[in-house]
Amino acid sequence: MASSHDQGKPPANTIAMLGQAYSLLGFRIVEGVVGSGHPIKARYSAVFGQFDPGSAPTRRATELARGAGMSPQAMGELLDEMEELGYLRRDGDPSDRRAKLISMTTLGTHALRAGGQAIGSLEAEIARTLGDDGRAELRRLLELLLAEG
Amino acid sequence: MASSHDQGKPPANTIAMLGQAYSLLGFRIVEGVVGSGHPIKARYSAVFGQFDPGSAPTRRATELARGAGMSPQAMGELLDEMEELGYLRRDGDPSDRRAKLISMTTLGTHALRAGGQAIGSLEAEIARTLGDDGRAELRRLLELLLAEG
DNA sequence: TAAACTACTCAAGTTACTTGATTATCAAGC
DNA sequence: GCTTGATAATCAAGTAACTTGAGTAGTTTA
Repeated sequence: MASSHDQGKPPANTIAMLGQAYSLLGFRIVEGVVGSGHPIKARYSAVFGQFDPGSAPTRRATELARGAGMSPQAMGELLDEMEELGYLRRDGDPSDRRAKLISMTTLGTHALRAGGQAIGSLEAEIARTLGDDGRAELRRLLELLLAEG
Repeated sequence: MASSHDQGKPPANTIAMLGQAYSLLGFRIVEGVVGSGHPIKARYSAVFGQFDPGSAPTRRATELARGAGMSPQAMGELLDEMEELGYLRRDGDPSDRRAKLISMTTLGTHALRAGGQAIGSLEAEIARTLGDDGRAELRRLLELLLAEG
């Protein structure tokens, strides 16, 4: 796997190109959210990414851990940190007293919205660079690749 | 940035799709090389990636560090590990006695070749999934994105 | 209602970095 | 020809983001 700084000169392999593009754009999402006043880290996306507008308002910690592909312990620590910063809240689950329900605070919702905007403007930039059909074609090809995996 | 296990259900954003595709395929390069008997780690690509067939036979450690976007100390440790495994050799640079010249051993060259084959068969698989022009189009779009960054 | 399983948390260990400091060597200026 | 400042590598200590192992509280099952 190529690092974020392999300055590819020769025709790099497709996988390295994917990595470079991801790294480039991924950092800019974080930058965008940080720029709007939220001291987030890249890894918070493991949580924020599971609270898209469409998703359930509360999730269990273990469910979040599974969804992010990490251990419950690692997720617990991540949730500690985000709770400390005021982005989310842990409440006991009345239906199962072992469990805690995680929900976004108002601040968390603001950060989530800032993330959505950062992504939105990067998507617009991609469309400016590739054209609308270029972007659509890119997404179509990536979907095909991901469906295979 | 999405983790390698965010199981995207809804139409994910393009950046997340790039990340998932990269993670999926990147792991398979490592798997391929490991499968041919080399106990490598993903991070070794920071070095191997700078010894493509076309590149100079020896490089300085600091040059490798810069090329990989990491500190000389981190590169030093990585080189220790790869030297220990027999993939590379450090010789004093006769033209500058502060410096050491890094070169691949025979074993290192074998691993490099195994990497090239793993990448080659993944490229072929991509072409099977997307068609030859799909793959070419993907690469063209990625090049455009990277030229912008 | 005991046995097995699950949710979370505490603790310790690992990996892959970082920054800071030290030594050896080189390159310039005077 | 020597000091002064940069550079190559390395030693050491610290940090971020995980991991596995162990323990407690609560739930489900036979």
